[in-house]
Amino acid sequence: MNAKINNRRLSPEDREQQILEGAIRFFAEKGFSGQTRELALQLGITQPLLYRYFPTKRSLIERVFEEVYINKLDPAWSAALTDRSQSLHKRLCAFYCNYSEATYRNEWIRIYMFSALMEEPLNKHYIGLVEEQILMPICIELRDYCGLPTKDISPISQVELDHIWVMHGGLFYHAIRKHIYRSRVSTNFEEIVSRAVSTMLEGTKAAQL
Amino acid sequence: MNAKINNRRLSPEDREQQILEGAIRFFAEKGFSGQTRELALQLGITQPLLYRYFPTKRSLIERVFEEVYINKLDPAWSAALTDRSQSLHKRLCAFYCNYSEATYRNEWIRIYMFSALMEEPLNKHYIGLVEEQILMPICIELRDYCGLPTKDISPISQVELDHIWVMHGGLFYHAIRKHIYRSRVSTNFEEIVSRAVSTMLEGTKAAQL
DNA sequence: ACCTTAGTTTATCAGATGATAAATAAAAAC
DNA sequence: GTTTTTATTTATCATCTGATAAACTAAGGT
Repeated sequence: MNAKINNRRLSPEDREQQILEGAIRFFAEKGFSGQTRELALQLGITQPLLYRYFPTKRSLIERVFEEVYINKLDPAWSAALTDRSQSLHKRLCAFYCNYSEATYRNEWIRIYMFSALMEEPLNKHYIGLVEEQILMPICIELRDYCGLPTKDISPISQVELDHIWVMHGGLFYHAIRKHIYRSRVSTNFEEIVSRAVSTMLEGTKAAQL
Repeated sequence: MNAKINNRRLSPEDREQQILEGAIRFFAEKGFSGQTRELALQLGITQPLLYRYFPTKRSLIERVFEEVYINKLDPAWSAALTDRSQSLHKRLCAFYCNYSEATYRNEWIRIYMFSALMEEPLNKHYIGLVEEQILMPICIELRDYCGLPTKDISPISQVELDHIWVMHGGLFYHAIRKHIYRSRVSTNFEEIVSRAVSTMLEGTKAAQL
């Protein structure tokens, strides 16, 4: 990216990109009821120029969703979750460090929550992916870790899934506290992850769940 | 409450209460950018009538905050948390069942999240109460449970607090999934609480955190 | 240098939205 | 039964807001 873009008369590609990036920042802060005039002001352009690049406000919002959500779940991470040559603790820590770096970001978290409150279908779709590609694999590995029967013997139950959701949600909630509540939180997220993973693994085994 | 209120010409007290309750339902659903005309329509009254009872939209929103937030943390619950005549597991389960019944409700959760995204000061205040009246006591009890030094010897650290935040947030996240994401979740929340508490207690002890 | 192209701005519209004032009508007071 | 009071509605305002059209201007081609 250019350090200082001359904001006057950009190429269509650059302008569109600039608007999109500005819109992500803007809507993450104000929510999607934020006004196009204020967005334009923040971008240093006039409001009608937005409409040369995006036919409606809604279409801009949908590009924001695309930009923010697309390709945030790397299939390699789920693959690594099931690689039993590594300890499960190590795999889970590595996963949550990667995952959090991609998604526990100010703009991602806030836009995610705004869109969920608006009942954007995107949210349900994303939750489906998380359960399928992350939580289910973890449940299966946890069964193995605790010496419990495989999913072929008895399928993963809703309660097992929700049990893992507590850890997953607890870590996600750290990002909510940071970026939505804007609370002071531990800067050392890796330590929080390591503790949460250890606790979940040892606790689940010890409590014989 | 009357089962079916005659909506025509109510006493000022009844009308104000009706508007307030309707506003809670309405803003919980649409967020605070929801429009007064739509609220009035939903209440079966005309929009200017709102302004007889609340001078501005903002003042109505502030009444909604009051109504939703006030007196939701019963001091008796925190007191019960430190009653060592009961097992810590039992105390925590009892606490989270009480707490969730008061706060993990559709309107509470959604208004809470909308207000947090708007950076209402209320949110920061509430988080302070939670840390002080709920999480700190739990940290202290957990130290005792794990045979670790009391807070007089070494004060509760941010990492310890964040460790408990993972469980607390994980349970709260269950309500987010239910009321904000509107996902299908376990109906038996008590079981989820019991598992989360057991896992946290046994895991923290076993992992020697 | 001139002309053409196209990125940007100025001016403006139509409908939405918070809020107010006057008119109406139901209940209370007498 | 008439008058007074007041809860409610109708009508309306000013501003905001998404969107459009025309004017302007910087850059590239000739």
